[in-house]
Amino acid sequence: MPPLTITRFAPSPTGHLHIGGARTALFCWAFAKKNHGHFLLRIEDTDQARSSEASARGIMGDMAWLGILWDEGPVFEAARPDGRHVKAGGDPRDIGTFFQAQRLAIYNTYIHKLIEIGRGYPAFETPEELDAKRKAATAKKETYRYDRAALSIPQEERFARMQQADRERTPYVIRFKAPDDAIYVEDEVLGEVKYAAGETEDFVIRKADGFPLYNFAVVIDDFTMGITHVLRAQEHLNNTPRQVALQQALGFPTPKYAHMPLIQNPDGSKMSKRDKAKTARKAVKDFLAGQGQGAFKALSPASDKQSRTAAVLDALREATPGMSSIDLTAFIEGDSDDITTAERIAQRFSLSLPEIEVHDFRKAGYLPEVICNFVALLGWSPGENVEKFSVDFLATRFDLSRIGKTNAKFDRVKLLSFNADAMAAMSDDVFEERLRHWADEFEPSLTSRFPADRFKLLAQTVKARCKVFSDAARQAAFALVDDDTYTFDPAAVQKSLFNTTAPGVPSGVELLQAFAASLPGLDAYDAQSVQSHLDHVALTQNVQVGAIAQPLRVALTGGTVSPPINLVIALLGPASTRARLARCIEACPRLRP
RNA sequence: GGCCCCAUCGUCUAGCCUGGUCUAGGACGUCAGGUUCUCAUCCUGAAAACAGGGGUUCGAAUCCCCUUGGGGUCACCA
Repeated sequence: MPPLTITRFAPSPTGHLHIGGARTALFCWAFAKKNHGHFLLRIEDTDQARSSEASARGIMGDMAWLGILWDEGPVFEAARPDGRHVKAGGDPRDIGTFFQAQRLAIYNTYIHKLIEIGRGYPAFETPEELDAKRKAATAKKETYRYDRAALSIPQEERFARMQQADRERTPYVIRFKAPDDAIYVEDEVLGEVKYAAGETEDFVIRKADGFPLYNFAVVIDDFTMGITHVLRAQEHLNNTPRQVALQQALGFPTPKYAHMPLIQNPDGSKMSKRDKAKTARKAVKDFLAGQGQGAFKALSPASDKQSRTAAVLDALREATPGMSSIDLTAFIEGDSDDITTAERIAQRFSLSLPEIEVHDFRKAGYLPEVICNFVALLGWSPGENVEKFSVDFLATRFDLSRIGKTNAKFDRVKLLSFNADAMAAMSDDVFEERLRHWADEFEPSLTSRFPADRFKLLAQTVKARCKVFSDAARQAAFALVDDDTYTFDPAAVQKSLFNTTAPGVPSGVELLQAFAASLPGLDAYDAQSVQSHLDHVALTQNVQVGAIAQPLRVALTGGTVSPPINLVIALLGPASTRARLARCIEACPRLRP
């Protein structure tokens, strides 16, 4: 029997799950499923300063949300958007722990082994010394590689110093003595990649704080966890020779490697959460330069730069509590890329920041199955002109041979189109349920304003126009304000209410009055009944329904854009519809420009 | 800069391995029409690519080389 296929996804818990990480996890999962193996989740938390348990939980939550569940790894339970309760993780093969920070004893065993066989050695340079050497090399336009200074110390003395350092608890690192020959990496996607002798330096495998470094910990864990296939992004390709060298020194088998193309921004740059800061900063700067839009304009219509700057700074200070003006200035000037600041600014000025992490897409109201589908297309294709598929399809069809080699740019417009299609294909009931689920988490105003039966109507009203769930709040904005607080758009009023009409054709205002007068005849406020009523009124007024819809739209929502007017009326219900009509008709003379 | 990877419409890609069936297919976007009470949909149609140069071959998007371009990576991060 062939060994069980084991793939792994090994994030470091230093933030949210990146969209690229989601693709890696998805492919690892799909490959394991396809081969009836196990997908394992390992938490690489050896960087004590940056790792956090909250991040680990967040990453697992995002994976569960996407439907990428691990067979082995930390135990995790969650509710999925479709209402299913799911469980992931476990330790069927008795691995012990999936958190690297808890595996130090294992790493140390192999560190000692490497030292014994002469492939590991202590080095005593300080980070500052190394940094200076590196800088000096760069200044001379030379490539810096560790000069093996510690190796030139006589062996006796070297170990004596190490023991002394252990006793006195002075810091030192352990380095791996790289092989003298070329290293060949056999990659399932890229083929054979050769790294010439001497290219690989004696890299550090254990830090002064006693924690292992990435390349070493990975090799030990991949071996002790029985990983058979390593699927990861191409940015790791240059780590592979180091890992292979380590495996060879330790006598470990080398797993199959498959390096996937990178996912990039539309401009070809790396997709990074710093892009959020860049976007927020650009919006602020544009405004200060006099090209601002939207929410900024409302803030300070003044044309001189000084008062604009003052207004923006005031608003920013207010939006970012606890932040000093200096920090704020640093952010705007680009000296700081603090994401929280960017998000606060975005919220205050209704900017939309680029989605980078899975959580961003979640919040924006994308469907997890669409994210999986779309992301799978970045670097993989089933061929035969198929591009819409489920994760179950992936689990039966995914294969390494169809992974591409070229980097892919992340096209949000296409993603949006995919999501809109998927939402349109949902039944009304499913859409309602999932919108409710999303709103509970990200837009509670929707569920609090529209309890139970009315929420159904809300979902019905916005469904056709929702590309993502967050569109729902925008689409239903007219119903989220009180009857006497929305404002009438003067241009719309002029155009729809006081349009000049041919003799004998009623004006917008007259149609409004006629409709208002007819309301007692409308007994049920559902889409169907309202539509029939509208048809009826149009008939008696001898106009097309369109002629009456637009004045109604202006009267009931204040503007010219809204869901179909019958749905607007149904959602508003009898009281609001009457109140709003009355308000508009009463205000009409004054509204006339 | 050293090392490594890559190269088909604006974008994601099919085709490449196993040269001819490719006047290069699909999708998103764009443009032009049409449907619709606004918007969004929806329908029909169109424009749009083998980076350049050398080979090999009867024949190259497909194989080889060079150039150019893009990307990754060079930590006591992962």
